[in-house]
Amino acid sequence: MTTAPPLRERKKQRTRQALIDAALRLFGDRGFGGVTLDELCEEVEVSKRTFFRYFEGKEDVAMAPLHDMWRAFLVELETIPADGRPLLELMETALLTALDRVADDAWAGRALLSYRLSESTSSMNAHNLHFCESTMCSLIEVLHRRLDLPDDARPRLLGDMLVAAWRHAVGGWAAAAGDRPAVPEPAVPEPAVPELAARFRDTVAALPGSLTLTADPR
Amino acid sequence: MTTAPPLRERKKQRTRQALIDAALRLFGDRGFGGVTLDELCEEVEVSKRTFFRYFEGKEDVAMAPLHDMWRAFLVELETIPADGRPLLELMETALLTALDRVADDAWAGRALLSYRLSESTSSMNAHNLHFCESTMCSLIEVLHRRLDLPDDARPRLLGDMLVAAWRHAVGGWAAAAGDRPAVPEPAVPEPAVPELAARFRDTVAALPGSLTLTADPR
DNA sequence: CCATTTATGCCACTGAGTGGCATAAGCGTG
DNA sequence: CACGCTTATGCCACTCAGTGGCATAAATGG
Repeated sequence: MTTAPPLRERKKQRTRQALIDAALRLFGDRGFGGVTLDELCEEVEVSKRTFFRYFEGKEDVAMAPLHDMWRAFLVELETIPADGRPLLELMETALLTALDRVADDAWAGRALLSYRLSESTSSMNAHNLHFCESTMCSLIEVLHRRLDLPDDARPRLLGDMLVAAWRHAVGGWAAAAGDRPAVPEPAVPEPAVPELAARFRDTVAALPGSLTLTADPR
Repeated sequence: MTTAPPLRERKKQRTRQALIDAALRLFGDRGFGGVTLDELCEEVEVSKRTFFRYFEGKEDVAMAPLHDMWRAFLVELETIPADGRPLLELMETALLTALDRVADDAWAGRALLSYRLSESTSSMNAHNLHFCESTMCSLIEVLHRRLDLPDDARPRLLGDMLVAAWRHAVGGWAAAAGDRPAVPEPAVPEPAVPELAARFRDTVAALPGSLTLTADPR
């Protein structure tokens, strides 16, 4: 057990989290464009100026769950044992570990809301993609620092594939979660994290097959 | 030879192109954030209201060259012969053909400026990625219409790989073009389109190898 | 030449995002 | 506990992207 963090720090994290929760709730109810920052700040009783000290823009606040996951992924990458096994497997493991660390039930709910918003709001989707790419750059940097990588396009392409697989997995996961309200059991209200992990694993496994895919005309 | 398009249509295309050229020039000189829309519109002698009838936002106007290329790609996809050859090869060919159709020397210059801007301006990069993704959705739609595709993740993943390869090729092309000013010959002022095509071909060829990539610790 | 359609201009407005500066809330010291 | 010191916050005014409404001008078709 670590010693309690400074009082001030806790307050910061509390307002930060309050802003995230309020944003996901309000955006979910009235849509991203249907809520002004002034309203959001009013809700949390914080000035707009303060909002921008916590987040870079209106989009950022609603993407926090995904951001946290990727941040954990980069941390994981620093310490994961890097013997000579395939890079794809290495990255896959790191992401699954990060997911396991950061994702509890509350996270799953937030992540679902976040993804839904990024689907329905093009500016959020754009920011989301941009964030994935910048994370990917950090990923390449970490790999180059820890490993003896070839200096060509392949590591970067591999990173793009990982992101593609992740995004596709989240998409399928969120879509499946949407078909839930018909289920009578109240015990399974939200999609579980393991389900997302399984989807991601499957999607990564499908990567090689997609390269050689053929199809006949109708 | 097609009959001359209506007079009015020509005027529209002229103002549109004028806006694009002025935007690339001004943004290139003073940076994306250093130019207001009012200034840009003043330059072309057009009202801001009119600007927004041609483009969806400030970012759009500077991404026109890349947009044109992808639009041509989608057109090409509709008519390209689709026998049972690998989808990746199909898409690669369609993109190379589209590039060949749309890209002359003037295009190369504009595309270079456009890419530089998207590198230095995060909001442009975000919009660029978003546009690539939405193009990808259209791509999948076209393929499903013309071909008997499996209904799983693979076509989509393949599309993401194509985009990744394209983006990486453009990045390398633009970087190589930046190292030109030292060359004495004035006959090669701008990077040629064939060079970009070759880079794209190479990057696509590197896709399978990236999946099986391994690396040892330093 | 006239009527219809379509592009443009003008004006006022909302809302995101920023800079500057004053104030208050933690925090370490005596 | 009282004192400065640091750091977070609030408030205000401002710029600029983007939108809606309505009047005007220009092309088109007869």
